[in-house]
Amino acid sequence: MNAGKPLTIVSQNEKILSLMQRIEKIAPSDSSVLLVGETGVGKEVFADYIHRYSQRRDKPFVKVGLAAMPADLLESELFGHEKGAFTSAHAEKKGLFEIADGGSIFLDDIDDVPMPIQSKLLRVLESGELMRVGATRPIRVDVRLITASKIDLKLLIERDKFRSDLFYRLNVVPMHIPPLRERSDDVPRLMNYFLENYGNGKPLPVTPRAMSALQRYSWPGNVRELRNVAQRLALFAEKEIDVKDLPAEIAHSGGLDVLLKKCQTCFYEDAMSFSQVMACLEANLLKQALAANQFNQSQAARHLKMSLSTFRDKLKKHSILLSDSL
Amino acid sequence: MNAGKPLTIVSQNEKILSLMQRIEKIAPSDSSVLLVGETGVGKEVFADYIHRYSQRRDKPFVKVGLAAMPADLLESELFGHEKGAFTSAHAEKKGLFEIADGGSIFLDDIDDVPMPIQSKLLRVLESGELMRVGATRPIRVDVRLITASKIDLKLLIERDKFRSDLFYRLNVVPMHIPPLRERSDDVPRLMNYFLENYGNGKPLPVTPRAMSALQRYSWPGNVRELRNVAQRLALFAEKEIDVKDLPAEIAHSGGLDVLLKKCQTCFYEDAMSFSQVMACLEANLLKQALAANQFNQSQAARHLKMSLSTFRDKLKKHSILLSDSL
DNA sequence: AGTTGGCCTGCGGAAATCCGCAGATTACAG
DNA sequence: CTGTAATCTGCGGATTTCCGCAGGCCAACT
Repeated sequence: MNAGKPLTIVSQNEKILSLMQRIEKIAPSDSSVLLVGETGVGKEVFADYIHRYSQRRDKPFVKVGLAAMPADLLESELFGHEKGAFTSAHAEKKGLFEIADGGSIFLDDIDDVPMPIQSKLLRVLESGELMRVGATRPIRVDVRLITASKIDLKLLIERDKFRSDLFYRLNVVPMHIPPLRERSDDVPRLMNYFLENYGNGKPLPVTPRAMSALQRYSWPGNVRELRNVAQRLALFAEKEIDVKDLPAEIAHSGGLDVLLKKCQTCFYEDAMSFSQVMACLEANLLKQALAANQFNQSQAARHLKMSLSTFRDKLKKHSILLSDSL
Repeated sequence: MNAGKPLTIVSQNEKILSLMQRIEKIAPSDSSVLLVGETGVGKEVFADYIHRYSQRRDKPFVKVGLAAMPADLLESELFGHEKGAFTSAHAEKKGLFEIADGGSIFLDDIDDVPMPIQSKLLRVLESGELMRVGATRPIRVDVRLITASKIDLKLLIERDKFRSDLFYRLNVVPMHIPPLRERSDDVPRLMNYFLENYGNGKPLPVTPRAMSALQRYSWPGNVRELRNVAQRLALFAEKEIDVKDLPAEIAHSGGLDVLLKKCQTCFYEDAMSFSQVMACLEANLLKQALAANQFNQSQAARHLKMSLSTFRDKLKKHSILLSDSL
């Protein structure tokens, strides 16, 4: 974290650091940027970062989520309309492109844009001008375009759902933001950062066991989910955060959840029998107990509340070798 | 769905229909609205709906996500700044409140707003004017405020993290948007709607089994997650959508996942032994097999690939009664 | 060097599990 | 109503599972 620079991207992951260096290099250039990454990875945060480092930092930065909007509403929203252009157009309206004139515009979920809107976006990019709905004269706009997609747009192009010519103009600078599970090394520092943030500057310590569970979790909701968890922890946790304070799906991320996912293949995909599934579950439970107890069979058996003899009989039954190179 | 009205809220759930009726009633009133609901329920879509039904529909509707922004950046973003107000303020800048003048502004994640920003927001609401950073004269603004929170702000007030006076001004019209899992009856129509949307108007049929799995799933990411799933299905599915086309966590939502969740309580929270956990898993598997086979023991045993005798022995072992009123 | 505690190993007996079988019952088609 | 097929039921034998026990090994302590 650089002193004096307002920075919301907390990371020491080399993929992210490399992204940030690239951003600092291209931000002043005014090139269109396409950010690709899963929901919750922080595409908007990266867009902010780009805008901050651009020459347009003192101009408007308008953000639009494109999903869930019908084409006609979206058109009006982005490009504005003239009075009387349609029944409910009681007055002329500036679109967000006009509002952003001189600055930047961030279009989230570009993969969700209907074809007619794609055409108009292309025109803006090619000619630097737009037509309001119902207008006869174009309006010039000077806007830097930053877009975001949660999937690879090439998939849509292949299926004729996205214009390749528009794609090439958007994709001048492509940037892939990795999901949080691919940079779990950042989980501890992100969690500590948000906890301090929500704790009014007072850091709230996390036990090593809790931090391990947080790091093991797959974070399907990415950084947004982590931030939400941090917010709740900062509200409800007392002196420090232990495993018992974590949401169930995270606290158990090292437990039967993992176990079950291992056995789903058994039961559904491989159409195994009841006894095979139970055997699979059992074998995995035994292995986990061993690993968790440094391969001390006596401790592992006590952990599972069974006798050492039973434990050993089961290891033999499942041909489980005594090694930490399983 | 009303013909002729642009409507993005697809639902026949009575909670949602009642919300929509309430919105249509209060939208013209210019009152501040506070939307509360989990991430992904579509708070922004409801905000759009409110703006559409207001007298300000032809004025700007600016949306801001407040999370993940440091206070000083956010302040500048919302309220603008004067040239020289700070080192990197090379020119004067209009804030988003000014840009939205005459229209509406939507502030998402209001629960994430730092105290200093809360103070300035309160002033805007109380006096109808704001001070740019570094300014000596206030600027009048006429903006309708719609805010969104993913948690109950009263929790923050209790912990002195949110100003109660600001809350009362924001919460003029409170609206709770239920999570998708509380209106699973909408899942089929939402899925069909999005599939048609992404399928260029061509509806893609979903088998009853697949639709059951979709309806059983808990949708932690709410409508956003459902839409993302629909988008992928529309891209990759062939003639119709069956269970095998669904993501693993949805396809299996009726299987071992549920089973495991039942047993998590056993192993972790109740500190049960290995044999107790296995017994718990076993009992639940047997019950599920019975229920899935209309309480026909022979079929259930074949389903589990075990002999009828074994099956019956196990039912006895676990004291499982033969009834569909379990 | 001797003692103590914990772990590992193999073994045997009691209990539990698995499943085939025969007869009774039920549901369905003609 | 009859015949057939499927299901249900109780039982007993073979197999598997559970676990206590005794002896050996190892590390730590006195």
